[in-house]
Amino acid sequence: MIEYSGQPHYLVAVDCIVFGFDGEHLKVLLVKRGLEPEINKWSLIGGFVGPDETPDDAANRVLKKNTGLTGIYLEQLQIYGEPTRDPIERTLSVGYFALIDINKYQTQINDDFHAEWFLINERPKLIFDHDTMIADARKKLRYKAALHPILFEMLPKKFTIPQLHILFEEVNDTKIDTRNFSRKITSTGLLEKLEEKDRLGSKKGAFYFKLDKKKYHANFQKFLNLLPNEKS
Amino acid sequence: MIEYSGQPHYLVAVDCIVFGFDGEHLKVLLVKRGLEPEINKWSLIGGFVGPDETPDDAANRVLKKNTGLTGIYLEQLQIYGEPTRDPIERTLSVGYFALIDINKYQTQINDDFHAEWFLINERPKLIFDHDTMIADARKKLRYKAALHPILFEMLPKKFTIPQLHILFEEVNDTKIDTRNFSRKITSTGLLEKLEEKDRLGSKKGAFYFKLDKKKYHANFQKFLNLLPNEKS
DNA sequence: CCAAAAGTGTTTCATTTACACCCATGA
DNA sequence: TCATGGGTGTAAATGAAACACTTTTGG
Repeated sequence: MIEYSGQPHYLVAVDCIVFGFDGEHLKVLLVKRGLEPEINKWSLIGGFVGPDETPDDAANRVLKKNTGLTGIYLEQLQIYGEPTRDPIERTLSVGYFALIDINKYQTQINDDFHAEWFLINERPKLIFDHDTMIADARKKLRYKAALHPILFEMLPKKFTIPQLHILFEEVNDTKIDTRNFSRKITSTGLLEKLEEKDRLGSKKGAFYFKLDKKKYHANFQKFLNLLPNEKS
Repeated sequence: MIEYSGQPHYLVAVDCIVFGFDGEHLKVLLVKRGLEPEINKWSLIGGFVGPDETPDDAANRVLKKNTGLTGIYLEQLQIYGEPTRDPIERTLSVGYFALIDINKYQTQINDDFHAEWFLINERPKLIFDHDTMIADARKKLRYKAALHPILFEMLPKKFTIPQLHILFEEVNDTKIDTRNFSRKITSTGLLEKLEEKDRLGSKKGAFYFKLDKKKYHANFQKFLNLLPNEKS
């Protein structure tokens, strides 16, 4: 029988950076690690890739297990392969970032799986290279969000432009003119204005919008220009 | 001793899609596979990840071995992890795409390592999922080339705007107005005009330019708009 | 002198920015 | 009525696209 004799074998894992938005701040979902080493320390949601699944499958599986959610927006970040990144045994990890609506399944998340949301800038120190992963994920989130309408994935079905505006500012850590922002967003043609207004945020109230899913998916690869251009 | 008992271990490989440009067409570098299975079939340049190297290290190593070149532009594409993608044994492969100046080391490539350049659209059928990898790499190359000046990596130190123009058309499989193109490229401020002209391509001759490396690296993350916008 | 490619000029149109100002409403 | 955020109007600046036209030079 043919074999790749003598080649080394490694463990392969996935780790997911799960982003959420509470209406004010960007958050990340962390879990208390359940196995040695570093048991009970905070870490990203992850797990080993099983024999009959792809890394994508594994990421979806661990996400479902830890959040109860399926069909989450999930994107491969990169592979993390430093030989000594896991002190016990060489493990390569495929990093993913996921965007979810934090309101949607908050109960399940916290009660069933001992996961917890942290403000992105006030999180505990994480195991291994997970802090690097989060930094990389934030960078990629910014990059993609400037060109593609992915941030909608973090909002509820009904949302207002001011909510979206705060989210954009939060992700990009910058101030954006509200007036131009609302025009830019609506001019993408991806939003459907609803009758209803949100009256909690202000006296005047802000109209709710929902995503036009068809146009969203059809235009996903197009380059949008969702951020103000830097002046040099 | 602590261990991740019972978790499966896999082989981990890298595969590189190496792009080059011969002045007219986009090409890809392939090698005749030297081990079973599928020995002597054409495949991407690849190899297993060694115990003391990261996947990035491994990619650079196999590139050096097969091209003689170091310092090649290299970017991680994604992981390929279908359980049965390698019929002998489960192997996950990290895909990379590389951009090189085809003129630079053509001799070494062909004589020392039995690698060969193929027109991207007239290549032999490749082993495993390597055709999928090439398709993905082309897509990503287009995406990045529309926003960042990476195509310069495929040209010699001195190049003309018409050469660059052909390369852009080739990569994007589209016609681009030469007049607007040259203005767009020069307006990035990344090019330095040289005294010398290339007189081979035309009677009038086209000025050579070279990259301003400092500005190139400083502006690499900025979003440029290097392609004409589609009209809808 | 002519053909052919390089590259500049110019007009038109679209997008982006900056910011004045109006709107709606709860307290 | 007034403070507060939501949202529209608008003018100026910038950028992109279309395309006429000039330049250069080998044959």
